[in-house]
Amino acid sequence: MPSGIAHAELIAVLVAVTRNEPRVMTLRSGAALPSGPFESRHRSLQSGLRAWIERQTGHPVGYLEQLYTFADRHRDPSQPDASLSARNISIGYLGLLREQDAAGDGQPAWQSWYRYFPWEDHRDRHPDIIEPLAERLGSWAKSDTLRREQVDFLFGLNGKPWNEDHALQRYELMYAAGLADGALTNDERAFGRPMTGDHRRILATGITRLRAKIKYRPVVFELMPDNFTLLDLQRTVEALSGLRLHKPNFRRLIDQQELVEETGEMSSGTSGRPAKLFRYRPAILEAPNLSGRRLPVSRH
Amino acid sequence: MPSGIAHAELIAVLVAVTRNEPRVMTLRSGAALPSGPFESRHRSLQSGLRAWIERQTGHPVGYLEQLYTFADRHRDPSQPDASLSARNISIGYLGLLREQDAAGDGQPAWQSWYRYFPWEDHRDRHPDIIEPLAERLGSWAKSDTLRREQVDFLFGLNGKPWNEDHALQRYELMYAAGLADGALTNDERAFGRPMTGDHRRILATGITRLRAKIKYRPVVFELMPDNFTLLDLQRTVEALSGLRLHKPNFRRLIDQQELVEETGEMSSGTSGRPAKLFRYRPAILEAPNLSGRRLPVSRH
DNA sequence: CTCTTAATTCTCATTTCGAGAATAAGAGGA
DNA sequence: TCCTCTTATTCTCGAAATGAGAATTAAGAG
Repeated sequence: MPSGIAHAELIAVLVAVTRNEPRVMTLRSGAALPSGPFESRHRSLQSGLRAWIERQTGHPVGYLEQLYTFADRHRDPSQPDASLSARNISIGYLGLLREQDAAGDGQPAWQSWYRYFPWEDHRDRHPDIIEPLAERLGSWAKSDTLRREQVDFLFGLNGKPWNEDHALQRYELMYAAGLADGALTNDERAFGRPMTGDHRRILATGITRLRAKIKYRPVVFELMPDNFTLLDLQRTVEALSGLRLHKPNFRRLIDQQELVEETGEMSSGTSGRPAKLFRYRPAILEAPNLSGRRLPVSRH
Repeated sequence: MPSGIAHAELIAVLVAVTRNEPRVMTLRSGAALPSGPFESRHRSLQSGLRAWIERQTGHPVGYLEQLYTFADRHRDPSQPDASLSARNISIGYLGLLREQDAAGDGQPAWQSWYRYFPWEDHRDRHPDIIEPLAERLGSWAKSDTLRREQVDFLFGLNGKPWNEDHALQRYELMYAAGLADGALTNDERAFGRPMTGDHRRILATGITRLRAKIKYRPVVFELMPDNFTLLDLQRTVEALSGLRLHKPNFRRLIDQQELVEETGEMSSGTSGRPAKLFRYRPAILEAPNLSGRRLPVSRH
C-alpha cells in the first residue's frame, strides 16, 4: 500500500455542565469517547461532525472546534499485520452542548470529567488524592532534579501554586511515569479512570483547551440555559476550571465585558435573597474576552 | 473505496526571522508551502516531519507544533474522478528555525510573510494598502450592519483599534469577500500574493498561532541566535507581531520574566552606545509567559 | 569638546487585581 | 411584627501591573 494513505476517524469530546458538574459524553459505560469513521459525504469535517453529533445526541452543538490530530501506527490491536496496514489518523474535536440531563438510556452516558482526572478538581480543598499521586511521581522522578521540578510545578507541590491550565501536561507526566494505565495502578480513585486507546489523552486535551478558552472567549454561554443568575454562571466556570472564584470580582469582570443583560425576571425557589436573571448578549463585535485573562480565583 | 480512508499529507509553515523580516519557507518561487506525503515510517507525525525538514533545509527545527488539519474533497484538480477518490487530509505544522540566510539556490525560498499579507505589517505607520482594501470590503458588506461591524473590528477602521491577533479572521473575511483570489483582484500589492490551494490560509493560521504564542511562551528564542541584544529581541518580536513596541517597557517585561542573562560581552560595530549581549536562560520551570500577556505596544 | 545615536534607568499617572467589609432583600420562626 | 439566616449586590482600598515619556549614560565622529 502506498504511503500517503491512512485510515481516518473523528473523535469527539462533547461537554455539558449539569448540576455544577462538568460532564463528557461517553460510550461503553464510560470507557470511550464517541467516535466514528471519517465520511467524505459532507462538505467539511465540521459540518459532517455536527450532523453526526446531532443525530447521536438529539441536541444541537453550540460550539465545535478542532482539537488535535493524532496518528498512531499501533492503535488497532485487531490488525495483525500492523507494519503493512495503513496508519490510523484520529482527528479530535471539542463540542459544547447546553445543559443535558445525565439520565439517558441505561448507562449514564454523561460522566463527570473529574472521574477521569480526580486531581483536577480544586473547587473544595486541595484534593487529598494528590498525596499518593505525588508519592508515586516522586519515586518515579528519583533523583532527577529536572523531573522533580516538573512534578512540583505541575502539581503545585512544595509551595508552587496550582495552575488549572496544565491538565494535559499533568496527564502526560503521569503517562510518562506509567501511572496512566489502570492495569498497573489499580486505583481509580487516585489515578482516575482509564479509557480505551488514547481517549483519555484526547479528553485531557479537550479540558485543557476549554479551560484556556473560557478566559478569552465567551464560550461558557454555549453551556448555559437561556436565562441564568450570575451565580449559575460562576458555578459553571468553576466547574470547568476546577477552581473557586471570588464572587464580587467575578461579577465585576462579567459586567465590564458587557456580555450579559438583565431579563427583568428574578430567580425563585431558593433560600436567600432572590437573584436577577440574565441572558447572554451575543457580542456583535466579537468581544475579545470573557473572564478577562485570568479568573478571579478565591484563596482561602 | 470504503469511507474512512483518506490521502494524508503534511504541510509546513517554517518561519525564520532575518534582517528584521519574518520569513516563511516556500517552494515554486513563493507559490506554495513545503509539503509531502504522510509516511508511516516514523514513530510519530512530529518526529517524521522533523527529520524531513532537517533533510530539506539542512537546519534543525527548534520548535514544532501542529496547527490544524484541513480536509478538502476537491483539493487536487489533477484527479479526474474526484467523486470516487479518497479525500485529502492536510495536517499543517508550524516550525521555527534560527535565523537563516535567505540567499539559497536560485530563487529566494524564504519569503517575507508580509508579501502574502501586506495589511498585517503595522510596524511603521498604518499601511496605506488598507484604504483600497477597506473600500472593497465595504462594497462587499453593503448594508449588512453585522458585516460592516466585522470589517471595522477586524481591520481597525472607524476608531476601532488594530489587533494583530486576528490575522486568520482577516484573511477569512477577505476570502469570503472574494478578495483572496489573485485572479479576481489582480493587485498583489494591495491584496497580497495568492498561493496554491489553501496554502495561504494555512500560512495565516501559522502567523496567527505564532503571534498568540509569543505572548505566553518563550518561543521567540527559537528564532534568535545564541547571543543577541535586547533590541535584537525586540525587533524580532516586532517583526512577528507587526507592531512597534515601547522599548523601556519591553525591557522591563523581559527581565521580569528572568528569561535572559548577560553574556558579559558587548555588541560592536554599530553607531551609538554599545549594547550588552544576552543569551537565553532556558527556563527550567516551564515559565508561564514571555511577554506578559500583552505586548507593550508603542502608540505614536 | 561637542554632537549624534543608542542603551539603560527612572518616574508617575492610570488601570487592573485581589480581598474583604458593608448593605439589601427575601424566607421562616419567635 | 421583629429577629435570624441566607444569599445577592455594592463598595472600598491597598497592591501590582501597565502605558508613556523624561532623564541619564556611553560610545563614535567631527
